[in-house]
Amino acid sequence: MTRPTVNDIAREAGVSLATVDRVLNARPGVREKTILAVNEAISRLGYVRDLAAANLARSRSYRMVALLPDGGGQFVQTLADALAEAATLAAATRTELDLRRYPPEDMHVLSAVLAELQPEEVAGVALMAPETPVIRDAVRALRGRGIPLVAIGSDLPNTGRDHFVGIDSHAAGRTAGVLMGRFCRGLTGRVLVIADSMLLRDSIERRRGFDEVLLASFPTLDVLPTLETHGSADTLRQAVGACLAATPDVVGLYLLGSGHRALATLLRDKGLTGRFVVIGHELTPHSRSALLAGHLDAVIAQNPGHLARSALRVLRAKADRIAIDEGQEQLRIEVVIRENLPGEPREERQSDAA
Amino acid sequence: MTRPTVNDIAREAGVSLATVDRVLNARPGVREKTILAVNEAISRLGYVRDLAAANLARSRSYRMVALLPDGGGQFVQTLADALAEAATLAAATRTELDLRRYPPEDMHVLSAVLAELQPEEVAGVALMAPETPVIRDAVRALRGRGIPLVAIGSDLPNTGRDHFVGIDSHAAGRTAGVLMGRFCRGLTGRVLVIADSMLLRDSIERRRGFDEVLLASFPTLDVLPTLETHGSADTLRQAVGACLAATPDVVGLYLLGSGHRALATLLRDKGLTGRFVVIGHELTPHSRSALLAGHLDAVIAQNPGHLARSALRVLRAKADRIAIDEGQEQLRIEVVIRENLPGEPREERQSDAA
DNA sequence: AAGAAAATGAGGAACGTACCTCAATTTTCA
DNA sequence: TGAAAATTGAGGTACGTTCCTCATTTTCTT
Repeated sequence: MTRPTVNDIAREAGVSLATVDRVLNARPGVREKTILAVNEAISRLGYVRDLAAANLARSRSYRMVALLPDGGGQFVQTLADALAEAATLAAATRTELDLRRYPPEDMHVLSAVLAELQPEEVAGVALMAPETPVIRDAVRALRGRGIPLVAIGSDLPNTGRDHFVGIDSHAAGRTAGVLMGRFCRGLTGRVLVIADSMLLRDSIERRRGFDEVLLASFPTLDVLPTLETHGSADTLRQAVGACLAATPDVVGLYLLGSGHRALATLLRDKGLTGRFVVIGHELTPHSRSALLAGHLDAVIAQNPGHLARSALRVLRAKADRIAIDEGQEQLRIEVVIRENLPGEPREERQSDAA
Repeated sequence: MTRPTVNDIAREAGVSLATVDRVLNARPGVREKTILAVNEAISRLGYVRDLAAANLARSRSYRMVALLPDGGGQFVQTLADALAEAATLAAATRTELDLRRYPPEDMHVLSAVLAELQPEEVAGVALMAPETPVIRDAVRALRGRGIPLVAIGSDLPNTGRDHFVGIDSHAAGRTAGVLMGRFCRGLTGRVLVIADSMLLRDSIERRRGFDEVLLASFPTLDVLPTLETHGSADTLRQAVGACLAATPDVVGLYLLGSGHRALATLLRDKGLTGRFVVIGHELTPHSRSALLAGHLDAVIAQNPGHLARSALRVLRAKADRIAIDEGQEQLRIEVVIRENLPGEPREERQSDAA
């Protein structure tokens, strides 16, 4: 009737508790034959290890470290908030998160931070960083010391990171491309692409996906070279203003990175709202209000809450050397327009139980 | 250094462990003053109750019941699968799920099932059902007995259900409307709407949202009366075929409910693929392949995996009389096109730890 | 067949919390 | 002031696991 325990397995398999434990925890000193017998008993009884009890007994606590760039646009801040919130919840399962920021201008600082982390103190690391050689080496060294690392938001494919939590930038760019193409149905003209910097791998991949789709499926649209803003609102205003003045047949704007607020202001001030199809990335307070105000038609986004929770879950699983639930960790490329904009969480009566 | 425990609270507050326990679990027989002292110690130490240990000690197990209609299209099946999978994972936290189907033609059967559930045996119920008077009464009675109930997929707003896990159908319909309108940019013509039955509240609300948007923002599009298929592929073929023959200027098709496979077949057989903008609801194997084959342009969906996990989490929280994490339980209205179609979960090396 | 090596059993302590009983202390109030 | 009532303390057992140690049994080697 009740759930089977390790003792039930022992009885069912005709072995002692100690042996069951050895099998369950892959400890050495058990014959192949006995392992088989125990595993059979396990599946016969439908035993599922009680993780709560297991973790309690291990009295493990998991100290995770998250490293995000300082500054770096509103999305990073949103993600930091999401991580902090996820950490609050994770506290109930003895997982704590040390959320740190690093100066984005000097990767050696980050590298030094990574080099200091020791496996006795840190159970896992979530890292959002560009893949430079310095970082690549630091990550490899970290993993060499046995500390699991997940890349978050932006992948680090050539570092042997244990997992990537985030969406495929190339597919995200393709999605943006299709929406741009379809929203511009029947139009002929140019599409202006605005990026922070084309040195970031995400920007490059998004742009590549976007171009692919427009080239293949929407021949009446012509994509202009990327305008780089380097994160400056002024640069964006000037460059985009100049480009629009010089190019009369612009029909669409594609914002690869941050700059939603600056672009929205520009459009509003020049009375251009609704004149172009505007598509951007990531849902932040700025892009949200741009959507609501009609300065922006669609946003391709990933859910920061999912990102944060997934990162923590994966790190725990890696620390426990447990398989992860692929389905649950698969992040979706979200398409957000004004109509399906997620609201602020609804209010709900709270129980006052402790 | 390490996490504070109940013993630390006792020491810090200068009381015994028993008293701390009484306060923590709201047991009677403690003076107001003492309660205050203990709570102060708790916040001073930043104590967080170890839920794992707590549940272990309580040796509570949660038996949840999920009730879905039998038959009822591919989405219901997908949801059932997702629930079963979520249940497997939830087993690790002593939550088991009894997944049942009921005959959709007679609500009295479902009502009788609900009437039999006793609070000693069932910790919570997840229900997907239309809101008929019979069901309304049964749900009220169930909650009267103290069993939490969440509506899943389709809301039961007038029953006092504890929570609704799913998306807002009206907003989903609006989203479909905007996509239809924008994908048909520059076109003038009619939009054909196909539903299983207009008696279901979801269909009604989707249709209402869809109409609202087209009427307000896309005046060149004209929405035709709903064709009802009653779940039959043949009816769909005939009715849609007839309507297309009789109406030359159809530019869009909107599939409110199930029938993706039948519609895709029809379009393929008649060589009409790509001729209309086609928008539907819910991501199932059929709608997925229709998207891939180009018979379908976009799907408005909710993630069945999230739905299932959220339902189980909320039920557990309700059973524990714990507040739920609104952010995490907020389901998104997803827009799926071919470009952002989630892949089958990637393969990943699995650890062989049990 | 003897000795070495490997496998298994028996038992116990611990993890942090819940929940119980009974005794000791403090407070209340007639 | 004294008895009753309320509050608090002390200590134990339990939950299902992990991870020890040490003794015993089985299997392998030569």
